[in-house]
Amino acid sequence: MSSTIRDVAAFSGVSPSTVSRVINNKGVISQKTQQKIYEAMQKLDYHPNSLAQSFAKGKAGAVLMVMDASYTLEYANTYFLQTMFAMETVFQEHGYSLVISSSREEGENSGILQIVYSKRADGLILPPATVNAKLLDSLEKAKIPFVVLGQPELGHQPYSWVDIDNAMGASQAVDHLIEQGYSRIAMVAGDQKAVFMQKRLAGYYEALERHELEQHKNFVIEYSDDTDAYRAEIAHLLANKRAPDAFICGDNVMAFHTLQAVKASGRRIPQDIGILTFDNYPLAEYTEPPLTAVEVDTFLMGQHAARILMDQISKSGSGEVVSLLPTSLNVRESTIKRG
Amino acid sequence: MSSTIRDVAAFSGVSPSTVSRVINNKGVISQKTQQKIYEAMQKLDYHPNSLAQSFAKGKAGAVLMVMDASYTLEYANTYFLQTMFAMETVFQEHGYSLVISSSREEGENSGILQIVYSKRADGLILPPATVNAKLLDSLEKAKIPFVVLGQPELGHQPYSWVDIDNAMGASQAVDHLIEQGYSRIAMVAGDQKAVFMQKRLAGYYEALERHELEQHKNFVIEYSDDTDAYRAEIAHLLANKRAPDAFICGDNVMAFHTLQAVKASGRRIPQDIGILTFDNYPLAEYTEPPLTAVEVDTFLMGQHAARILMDQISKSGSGEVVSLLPTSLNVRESTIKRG
DNA sequence: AGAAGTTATGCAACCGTTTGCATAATTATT
DNA sequence: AATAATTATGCAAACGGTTGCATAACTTCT
Repeated sequence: MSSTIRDVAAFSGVSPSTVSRVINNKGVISQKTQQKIYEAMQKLDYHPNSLAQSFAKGKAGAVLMVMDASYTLEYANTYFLQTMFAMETVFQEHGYSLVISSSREEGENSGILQIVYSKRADGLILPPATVNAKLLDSLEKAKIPFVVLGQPELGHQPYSWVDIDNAMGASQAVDHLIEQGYSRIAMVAGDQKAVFMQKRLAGYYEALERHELEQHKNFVIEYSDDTDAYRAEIAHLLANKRAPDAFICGDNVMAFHTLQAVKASGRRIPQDIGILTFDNYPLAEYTEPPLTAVEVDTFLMGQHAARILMDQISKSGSGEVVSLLPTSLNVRESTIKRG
Repeated sequence: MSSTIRDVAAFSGVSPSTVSRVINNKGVISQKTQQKIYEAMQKLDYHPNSLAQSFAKGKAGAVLMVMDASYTLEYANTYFLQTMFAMETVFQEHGYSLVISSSREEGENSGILQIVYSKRADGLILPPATVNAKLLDSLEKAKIPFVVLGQPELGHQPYSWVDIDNAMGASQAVDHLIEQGYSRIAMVAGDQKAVFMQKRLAGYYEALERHELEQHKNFVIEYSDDTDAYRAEIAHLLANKRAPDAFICGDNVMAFHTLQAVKASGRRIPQDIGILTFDNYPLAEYTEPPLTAVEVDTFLMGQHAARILMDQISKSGSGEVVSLLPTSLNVRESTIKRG
């Protein structure tokens, strides 16, 4: 068996409490005793049993991160993994470990609740999709702090969340396109049920206004999964005499298909048409030409969320913190009209 | 405070031990008592404190999965995340939770050892890069079972590992190309320091022999990160009168650049030249034309590894299990020479 | 009805740490 | 040198379960 705190105590001729205090840096212990105890720990190859510590302290020493399997396992996961990595780094610095669980059953967060009830986590990182009244209620009762990774719907109950500033991203995108000399900017908007897509569109509108550009209603394009139909739509739009000369696309896949459609119609990118995408997965870098992208700093996002959570755990509670992180533009060939 | 096992015992008029036995399905308990106890648990909203359980049983109830940050955070991570998801599913079924830690410091696995020593995990899932003599030694002493995700070097100490059968993948690839009418098959081999790359090359050779095709030494191409140099090399190769008519590429990035190089040289894909890649990240699907790919069933891999580990944990020890999982071919446009 | 066998429950020690309170040891004060 | 103030340590009871062993409560059998 491995040695316990009592073994160390006996070996160094002190009481277990003293050893405990040394381990936890609590109270005042004389230099001599400390010395003795450290030596004993060395000799006996002692390592605190973290399970026992957690149990005694009533703190799990762990944070649960929930992954929304249906969403996260899509190709979009570069995002999740980097965020996770960033969070793990922060947690580790604070002595917490990171537990992963995936929410499978739609709406029913039984797995999460199980962990909350059984006190296996001191805090939670949640994807927006898992948040519902029942869960919020349980968390409230159990006094478990949590941070949501992604901007929630308007009018949600108050809680902490972190997201990138999608509106700012779109705004930056428009600025850049205009600076490059594009002036008839269209937006492939994606599913407007998702908050982040709404924000992207809103940022686009805001920027147009700021630049005093007219808003053509047919410049906001609804993406369709039916590739052929979508290509036809773009072709039709481009045939128009007042066609757009740039597209901001809501995500990489849309951008890819838009790119194909534009090329198919015979226009050159970036000379005739500029294309710019949100999200910066490898896909964006490897198209022809490579796509300019509104970049999401997933590392920063994870770090931020983790820090907020650590804060709430240590201060046990505290108010709701909301963070919109800045985006940046990764400029590539697809929008370089002028040098 | 939440209720404890003693509260439930008092409420239902039995002893804590009986309640415990009901919770754990241990021993024989009369229908009546069971009934009473279940009701009491309901009424008191009792949930076992999993920390206390773990502590009392001396079992963490958790598995640690280590992510090799330097490697995993590359674009290659679709792999990691799906594997992780698959494993989490298995662990959850067995009542274990999944803890993630990333190995940062090269060679020094202090984080892992910390968790092992402090008894926070009953088993480990490790990337090959973290495995070294010191770690093996510690795990041996602590009697912690582990499974390595990826084939180790030849002559490694015996332990359990899981990987896909990379040689088989290459073999399938050659078969497919030949079936499609390609006959001068080249291989872009990638860094031969990695075992999986060695295997891919070995499978290629094996298949050539099986088909009694000649092995041209200049058909095995060393990939270079210098894009321009690489394109020139491919162009030069293709200019040769005895040029290859198909390329099997060791990974998606190599495949992408090979594709570009071939196109730049004026050859049509798949009519003139076939291109096939290992690994099936989104990148492979979105090239022009889409790439045929040797697919890695990451879900199966995770599931498999997790099951092996669960097995070793429950049987506490057992021998080394080695698994080579079958690959499959995802046929796309880039190799469809005949209908 | 009493013995023997079976089934169901309780007792109490234990898992390894932490921590409030009491007290011993040391140092400062006069 | 005695007393007060301060600093360093020990005691013992938690924390919430689990489990080997003993025993009580039923059944079954003769």
